Amino acid sequence: MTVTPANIPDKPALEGLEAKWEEVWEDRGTYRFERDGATRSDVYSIDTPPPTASGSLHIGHVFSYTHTDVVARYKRMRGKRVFYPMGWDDNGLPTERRVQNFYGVRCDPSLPYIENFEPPHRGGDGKSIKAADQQPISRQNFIELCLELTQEDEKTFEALWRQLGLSVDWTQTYRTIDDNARRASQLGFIRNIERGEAYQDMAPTLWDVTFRTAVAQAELEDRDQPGAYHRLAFHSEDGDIHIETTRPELLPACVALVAHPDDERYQPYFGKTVRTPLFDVEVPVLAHQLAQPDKGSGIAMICTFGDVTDVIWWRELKLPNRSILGQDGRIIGEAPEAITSEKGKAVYAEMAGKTVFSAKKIVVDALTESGELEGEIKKITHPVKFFEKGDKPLEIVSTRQWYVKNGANDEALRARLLEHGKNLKFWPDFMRVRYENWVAGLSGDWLISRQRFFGVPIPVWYPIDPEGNVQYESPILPAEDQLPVDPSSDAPAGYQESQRGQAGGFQGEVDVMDTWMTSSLTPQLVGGWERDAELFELVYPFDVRPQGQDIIRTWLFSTLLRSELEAQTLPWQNATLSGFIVDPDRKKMSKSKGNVVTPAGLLDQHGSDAVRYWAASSRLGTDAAFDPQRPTQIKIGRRLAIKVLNAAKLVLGFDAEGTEFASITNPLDLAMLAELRQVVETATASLDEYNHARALEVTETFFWTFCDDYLELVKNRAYSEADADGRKSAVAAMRLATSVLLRLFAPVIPFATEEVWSWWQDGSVHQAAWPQVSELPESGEPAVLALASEALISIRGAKTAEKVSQKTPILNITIEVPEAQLEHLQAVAEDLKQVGRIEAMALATGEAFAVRDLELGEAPQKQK
RNA sequence: GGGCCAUUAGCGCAGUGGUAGCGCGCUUCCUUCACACGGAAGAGGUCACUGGUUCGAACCCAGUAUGGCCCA
Repeated sequence: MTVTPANIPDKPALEGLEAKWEEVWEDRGTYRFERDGATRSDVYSIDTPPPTASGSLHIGHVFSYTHTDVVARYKRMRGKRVFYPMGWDDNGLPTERRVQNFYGVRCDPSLPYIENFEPPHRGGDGKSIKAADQQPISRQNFIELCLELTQEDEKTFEALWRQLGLSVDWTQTYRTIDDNARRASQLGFIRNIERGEAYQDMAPTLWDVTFRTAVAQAELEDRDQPGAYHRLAFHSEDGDIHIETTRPELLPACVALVAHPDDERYQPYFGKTVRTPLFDVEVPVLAHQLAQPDKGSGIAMICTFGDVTDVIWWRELKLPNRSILGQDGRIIGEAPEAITSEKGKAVYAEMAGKTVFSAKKIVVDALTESGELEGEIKKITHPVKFFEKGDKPLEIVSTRQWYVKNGANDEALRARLLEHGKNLKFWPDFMRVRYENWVAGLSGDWLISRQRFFGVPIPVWYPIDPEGNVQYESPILPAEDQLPVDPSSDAPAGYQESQRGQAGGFQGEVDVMDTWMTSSLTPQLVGGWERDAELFELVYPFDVRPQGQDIIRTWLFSTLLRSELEAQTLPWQNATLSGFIVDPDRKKMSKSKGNVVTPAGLLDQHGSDAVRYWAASSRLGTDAAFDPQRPTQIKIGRRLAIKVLNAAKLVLGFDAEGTEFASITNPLDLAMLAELRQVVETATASLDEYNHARALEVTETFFWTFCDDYLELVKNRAYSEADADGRKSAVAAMRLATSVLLRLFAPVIPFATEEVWSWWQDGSVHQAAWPQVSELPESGEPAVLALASEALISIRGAKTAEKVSQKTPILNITIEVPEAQLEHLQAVAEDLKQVGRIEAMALATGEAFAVRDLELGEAPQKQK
């Protein structure tokens, strides 16, 4: 054992430890992934969730990332080479907005790429720049600006993670919009097409008829518009049903009537059919929760498509598509096949080619004439969806979209996905049900087209035939070595850019992919799939995927799907699900509720170890209540970290000269270490089951007894000059226990443990071996420590009951124990006498533990 | 409406068949040479409810209630 170290501070403190050790770890490469000479079994690989770059981190991130870091640190100490990268999700609308305002630009995918582009602003004043004043630029230029801007955010994030003490290998970072990510996403997608897993289909999309563009949900805004209810008569054998609609012109696109399932007025009609006025088409009467009994007559017509609710009904009730609106906002020439009556065809022929406004007038006139328009037309004002930059109401038209198969329409695939779900270890296990429910309930393939500008471009072009028709059914795919491409500014092989949009030329796909098409590839992305085969072999399938329980159906599922499609394997062996943070009213923390707590201040105020302790004391899958006004658990963590410093200072302050493992002979010392064996065993087993909270709890409980009872009991012996063997035994035992305890605590409070480790050991505690029971003597009898604690507590209690100082001497005392424990009591008698300042102590046997004949001496003089 | 989780001391939580536990807070006391960012002692609970299984239930089963999350 090493001798007494000289570099222990007089007053150990937590302040400054984060900055000090983060720098040392970085310099020494403590958490670097060493791949040279590694085999798969040496490696523990973590598929980290990439936080959104332009968002802000909140306390929930700290919570779940700490859980993962505890695992990483544990596995590292178990001798694994931990592959622990960090990514940034810089895809998405928040980034898009910030880039627009920061640089004064907007993305227009129809524009060509400009080399060395210089944006009109850089920095700006942070205020919104009007759309009209923004310079339109190509998507590739836009992406480059995004990469530039998000770099700053990512530095802030990284600094926070470093302060928190995440043992990430910072040489392994990735960004979901960089070349590598776009290449992997596009490559994966091309392989999906080639294997028939990705396909195109027509589907309803929100559409701005002025700009002739699909509009994403994020770009919508509601505006109050004048409208009018028209009361129309649908015909059935049992009489007419009246509906009220603001869109009578969509009557030829009507596919059903719908009412609320609880609405007694219409229950008799459910399952029956009625005939539409004017067009005489037979449509079913259906029930659905979204029908509003108090709106109009309580029953509505479903048209393809009048609004987003129509789309939901159409999809869920599996109705036919009878769209009549073209992308130019006019009624298409061909009537739906369902319209067969002469009169219906005639009315439709009149509407064909007209605008929505004109078509409405034609239908209303015809209905008035036929008597199927009842009563007065009631003028109303109602909210209508607009494109935020548009000036005409959005229509919903059927457009061509890309889909990826997900098992919804492929039972074999669904079965394989369910099988994977059984083989994946979920921690906690009950989370598996969420996955299974989701897969079992899939009703449609994955729509991956997004009519946004900023994202990974869908990497296809379409040939244009000599007549000028776009040949969507035979897309041109890029060669794999061309990737990443942007079809809106790159020409496909064999074509010139000048042929873009020309007959005999090509048209580039302008849509981008759903961000999950990139996020679902994080194992491939960080693992070096199709980029670094050696690395991929070492880390894939990953050991663990940590994530939130709320995104099992999105992130976990889509990642699992992509791995199944690409490699027919699970992407990881374990999925650890952290709970989320709830406020004191048990409401989930979220931006919209305004109850989000940001972590930077907490880390500064309480210290990273304290915050980590709070996180680590919650089990996986369990929500944690957090009250920023009363951060109780954080304060306890802080207390623990300080206690570790101070206890170690005491232990290391004793002269260890000449002590060794064999010096430990005292029964109390052996008992303490025997107890510690149990702790090591339980903590190790718990961490192997991803139960960091249990490991921490058992370690912490031991540690407090170690400090409050054991150290107090042996302190005097450790100072003793008379009892050399006893002194050596105590010092050696204390040091051994301290070494083990530091290592047990290291994953949770990495800063305080590293600080103490540095006082007397070489290297980093975080690269030290996880403690094993074989390090500790096995001959001890734990009951000795328990009995000593009980006696000590009684002695203290007696003094407290008399309201005197613990320094007060005891002149006489008799301690009674059952016969079997007498030997144990004799073994600790001298330590008890010392700590209790007992002058005369008698030991006796009795039925149970008892203290009697206690006689207190004179309390010492109070000092001023 | 469906699924899942939770309900144990004022608060936050542990405890998966054998005498109800921990921490905070609270009360009282102690400035002891590791620690006042400390220490000691103490009070405090029909384990949500109703049935059932069992020699025995906080724990297993059925149902109810309340809260939360996800999905519809």
